[in-house]
Amino acid sequence: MQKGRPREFCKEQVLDKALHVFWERGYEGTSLSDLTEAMGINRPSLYAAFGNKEELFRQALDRYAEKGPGAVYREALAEPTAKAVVERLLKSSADCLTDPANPPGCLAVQGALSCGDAAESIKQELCQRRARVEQELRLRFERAKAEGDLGRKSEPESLARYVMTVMQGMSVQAAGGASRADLHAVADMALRGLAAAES
Amino acid sequence: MQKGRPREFCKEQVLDKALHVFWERGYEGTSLSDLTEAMGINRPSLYAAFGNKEELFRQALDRYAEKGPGAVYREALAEPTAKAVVERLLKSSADCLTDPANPPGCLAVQGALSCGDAAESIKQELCQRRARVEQELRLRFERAKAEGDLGRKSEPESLARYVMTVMQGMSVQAAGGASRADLHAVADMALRGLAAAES
DNA sequence: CTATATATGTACTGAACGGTACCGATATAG
DNA sequence: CTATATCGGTACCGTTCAGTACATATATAG
Repeated sequence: MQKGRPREFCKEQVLDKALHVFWERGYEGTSLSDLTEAMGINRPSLYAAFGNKEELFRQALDRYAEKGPGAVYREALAEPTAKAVVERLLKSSADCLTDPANPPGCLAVQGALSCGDAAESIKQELCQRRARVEQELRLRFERAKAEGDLGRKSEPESLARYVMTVMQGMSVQAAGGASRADLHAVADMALRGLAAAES
Repeated sequence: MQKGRPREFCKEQVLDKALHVFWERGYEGTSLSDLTEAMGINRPSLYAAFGNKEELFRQALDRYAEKGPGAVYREALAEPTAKAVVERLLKSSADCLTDPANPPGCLAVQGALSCGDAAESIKQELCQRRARVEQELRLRFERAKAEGDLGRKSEPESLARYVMTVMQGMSVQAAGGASRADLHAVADMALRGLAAAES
């Protein structure tokens, strides 16, 4: 057992609260007072448990990527065909981005799309995460091409970038108030276009 | 002639400087010190000429919409066919969003995608502007449908939302460092999909 | 000229920011 | 029990924020 006085809150639980605030207001738009209020702990406890605002954001982002929408995206990549991957990806995105339990949109997009100097490294981190997802998608399409699942003329890199672009656009739409049905219509249209272009 | 001491700077010129800063750092990420430094004027001059930070942003946004990328978008709407409109829109977006003379991305997207309470009304304003553009695009497609330029089964509303989604996604891509060629590839893929789905 | 009106520059305001020193409380280790 | 280590709460730190008071400078109106 650990020495000292035990912590009186559940770290994961308050981290989820912090995630929710960052998701809603972005990194710069979130103040420490917003965080402590939502998390139900006071400032020194936050610093003791999570380091500082930036480290807290990174931990919230990790949680977002592991337990949140990131998990859904990993499931999509496991679909057996490229077409199924894209369909699952776009459909799940439409659901995720408009899940009433969460703020609308995607943390990796709206967490710090543009910002002042203080948040620059957070912005970079989010860019890298988005780029990593795009690359994993590209690798998945390259595999599909090698397996004959995608045509010989297909371009995995462009395809991955295109799908990411649609998803990121959907995230902006969601942040702007688009409904779940709206986003599903967008996903359907993108899928129809891809299917038609492929044939 | 006007009484009093004349202003020593060109209002439009320093407004362009402010626009550039807001474009790069977003509304919340931009401080008054950033603004005065870039504009080359001091604080009271800024307040005398533009009101306050929020009004300055709105004036910069108006300028963005009139003289900047907004003008390009209006030209696109004037193309004779729906297909030409979309093509021009996506191609111009690819160019605009990566114009080396400007910060990458779109002010209406990254100006305040998510934010704290203080910037809430700015966020709303940007949402409305994006929605207005989408509606104008929808109206253009409805006209095209009425003219027989678009098929009877086409859905102007979904089409407009889809094109906006791709453009907004391209804006996120640009903010993340995508090159002009990258975005043109995205535009081409979207156009191919639309053409194929239409036929 | 004087009177008036507007612009500029310095230096400031109160509030909010992120972050911390410090002390009392509460656990384990021996 | 005492010693030690961590937690929680108050009250604070220096800095930066958006916004402004005020004195000075420079124009026009008469």
